[in-house]
Amino acid sequence: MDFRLKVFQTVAELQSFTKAAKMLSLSQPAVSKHIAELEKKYNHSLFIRNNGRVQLTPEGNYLLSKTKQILQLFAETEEHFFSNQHNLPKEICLGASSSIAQYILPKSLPKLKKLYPETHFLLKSGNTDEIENLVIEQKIPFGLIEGTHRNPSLQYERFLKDEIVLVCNSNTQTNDSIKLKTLLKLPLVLREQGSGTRAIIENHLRENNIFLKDLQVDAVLNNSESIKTYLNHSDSFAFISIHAILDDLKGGNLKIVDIASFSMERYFYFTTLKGHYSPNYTTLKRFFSKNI
Amino acid sequence: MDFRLKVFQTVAELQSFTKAAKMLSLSQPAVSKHIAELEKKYNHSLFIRNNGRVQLTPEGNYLLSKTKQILQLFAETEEHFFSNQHNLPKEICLGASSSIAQYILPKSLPKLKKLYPETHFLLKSGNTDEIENLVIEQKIPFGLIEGTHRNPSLQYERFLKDEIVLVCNSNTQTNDSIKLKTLLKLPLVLREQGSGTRAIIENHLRENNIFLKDLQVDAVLNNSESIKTYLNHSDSFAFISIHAILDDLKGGNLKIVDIASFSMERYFYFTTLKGHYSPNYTTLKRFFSKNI
DNA sequence: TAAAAATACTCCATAGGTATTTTAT
DNA sequence: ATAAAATACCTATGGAGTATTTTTA
Repeated sequence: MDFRLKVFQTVAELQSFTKAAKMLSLSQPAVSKHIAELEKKYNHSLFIRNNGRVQLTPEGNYLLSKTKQILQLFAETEEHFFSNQHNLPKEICLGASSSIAQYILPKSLPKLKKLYPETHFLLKSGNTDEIENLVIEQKIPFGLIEGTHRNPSLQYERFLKDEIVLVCNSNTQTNDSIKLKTLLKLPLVLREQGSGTRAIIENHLRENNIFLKDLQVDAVLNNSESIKTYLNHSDSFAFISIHAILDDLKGGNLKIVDIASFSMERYFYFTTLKGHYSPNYTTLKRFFSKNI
Repeated sequence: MDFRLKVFQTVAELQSFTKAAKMLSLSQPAVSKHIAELEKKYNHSLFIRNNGRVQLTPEGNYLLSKTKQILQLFAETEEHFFSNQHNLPKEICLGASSSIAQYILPKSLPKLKKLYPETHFLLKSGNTDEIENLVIEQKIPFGLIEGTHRNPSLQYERFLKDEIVLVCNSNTQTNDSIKLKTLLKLPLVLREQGSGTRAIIENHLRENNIFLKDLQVDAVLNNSESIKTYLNHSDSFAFISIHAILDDLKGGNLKIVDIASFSMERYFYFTTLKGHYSPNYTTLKRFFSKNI
């Protein structure tokens, strides 16, 4: 039941059964069934499924609020049993690449601080390369990065699935779904070179014989927040992590534009020096795996 | 998961796997497995199982507090979806036999009032016979009674399992488990004639060729609270609903004395006039089935 | 030695999968 | 026409049972 609610929450946030399925590493029918079971159990429709997007009904909204409270209690419970409460040092330095530092960590850091009130958390952010270097230089005990296994002196462990989606502001004139070739004609905003997000985009496009130099790049900005602001004031498009725009989807500022037969999935990883498994690492890895 | 927590809560309250199994209409191994799964999941012992009783560990206590919060949220959610919020009249008169009126209803009436703030709830209590008569005379829409199907003009529906147990104050000198014959030598306190509880006791003892007139009856009191008070100030014993002593078990005032090869189970019932299924009845029946 | 809890097994419901159809844009 | 959601159907795990053993008072 708690997992079923997790599925429900994910669908509600992503406004899509398929995206939720990917995020949770389930099949789409499995997600459909979870929602159907909830609707049967509570005898109410939770989503309206007609206008292209999947949207919460008022009853769905009510269930979402309860769901958040329930899952919060489950998370606290888990945390209680697995945290040794006192085994974190006075100061812990967390390193995270920029998307994670901006959109993933801020949501769970308050919980972490509540659990370890004695510990001071210092958050360093940078692009993936920079964070990996800090780990190698042992400036930070581990890093949270996007992108994938590249450095032979580091080990990597998945902790969260992500998807890079094409977005624009919700007033921008466009089809809900476009062909990949259409991309060449759209005004785009990109992240700077060295960014993990940019690398993923570059790779996926190259596999489809599209190269960054062929795109109409209006601007290159070095963080997602800048990109979002830019989008809100222009008719440009941008590739951006779905985690970065969850709130904007709900708020209705931005919208996702699907691209036919094209999707860019990736994982976020923990990375440490090879063979380094400190208790702090284990504790924090478990915390972040459960509380995001 | 929610049901597993329900099982855990029941075991914690009854301090017994076997009693919890009976209460939940499960087998004892099923209960064992639920607890074992929780202990595995959270990687801590939840109960100490050596001193005759089953007692919560500190970790178990923590889980119990979280469990109560979680189950409360689930109950609220259920209630939201099934109550039509406005379909109860200004005033509803509830009739319940005394054990139920004293120990079961007070725990959930506040919730009920919160859900239907516009409705005034009037609680009438009496012994089972009196409540049944009120239903027949249509003074109350339905009754909550102990005992079982007797009146041909009424229909009955189970809503809660109960067990009558032998108790004494925790300082009284006695074995944790006695033989049925020993009962004849113990000083006892009984409920008055006409009480549902007394009838059940009489029946079960008769099946074992023991009759009330053979017992050493110190006193006859007309409600459970009086009996508990009496027990606290004497070395007498009494048969009493397990629901009536949950708090005293936790508080350590009273203790249960098992009787070898002897147990008295019963159900609490909703009763209405035959064929009477009003929406109010349905709403309240569902509420009480879920919120106790 | 007896009752409670744990263990060993069997069975079935349900959560999960893949393949396919339906629906909606 | 295409992608998302629903449906159909199959499989496997886990929750429930009964029978039995182990433990402990």
